[in-house]
Amino acid sequence: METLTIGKLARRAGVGVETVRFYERKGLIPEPPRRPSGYRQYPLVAVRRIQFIRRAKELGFTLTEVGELLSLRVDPRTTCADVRGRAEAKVADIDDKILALLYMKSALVRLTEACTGSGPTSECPILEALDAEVDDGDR
Amino acid sequence: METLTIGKLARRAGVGVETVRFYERKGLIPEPPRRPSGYRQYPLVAVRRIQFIRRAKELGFTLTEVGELLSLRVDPRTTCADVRGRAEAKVADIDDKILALLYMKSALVRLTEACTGSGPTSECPILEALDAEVDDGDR
DNA sequence: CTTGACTCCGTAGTTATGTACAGGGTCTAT
DNA sequence: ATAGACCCTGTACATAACTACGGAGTCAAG
Repeated sequence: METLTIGKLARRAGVGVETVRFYERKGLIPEPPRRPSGYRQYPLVAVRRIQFIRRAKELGFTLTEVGELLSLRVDPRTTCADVRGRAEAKVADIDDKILALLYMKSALVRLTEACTGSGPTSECPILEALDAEVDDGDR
Repeated sequence: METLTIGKLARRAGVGVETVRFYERKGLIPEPPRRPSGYRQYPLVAVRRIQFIRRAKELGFTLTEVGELLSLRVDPRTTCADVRGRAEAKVADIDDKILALLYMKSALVRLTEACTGSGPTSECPILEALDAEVDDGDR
């Protein structure tokens, strides 16, 4: 079966060599077999694994969360229901993130709509609105 | 007029004392007057300033960007349109994130729907599909 | 006046995510 | 068989945004 050196893997996956080793240290990709010289020998699927990590990261998952996502299939003792539960929890996480982002967006949109886009800063409603909206009546 | 020690300011604004000093070092809040002892003496409006920072951070601005926003209001040459432009760029960023999350969610939801929730891991469709599902959208 | 909470400054540590050497060994094409 | 590209480990540095600590001075209540 075809194998890749770390450099080829990194190029194919679109990351740096150091990043691959970093992910390995973090346990996000399994330690590959080595050649007698010590060179890492990666299977082709390692490319997909790294692309998965990249993509999840772009979506706002931390590497720790990516690790959880990946652990869905790493742990041999988990049942299918466990796996499903994890996936569903991730969906709930995603929903939370989307809600938070929608909230941020609506706040920003409201502020930009209040701004005419002209005039000096001192009359800009964005800063004043951000300022004023912060009153959560301390305690 | 009433003034606050750094501790009271921090409590009212919902941050730590060290964070207040950190923001001061970063130039996000002005250096307050001092008592003869050297204690910082904050005016009440400092609470709002910190809450402004917190809020802008929640809205997706980095501290550097918050600093820029704050400086915009002082510089007489900047216009409302500058600030508005920044906020609109942030809205676009947020939209991108939301779309990406929706994509990720739909992929995960499809997987969980294919999984009956029973049976061993070896037969779980999620585990088989995760790799292929998640990385074929490449972008 | 004593005590305990608070403040000062400066420096160093933390988490998250990488990046960049340094000082070696290895592989491959010519 | 040698040059040049690659790989190894380990450590250090980078950036954001804090957070903690040490040692000393200050304040307010009793």
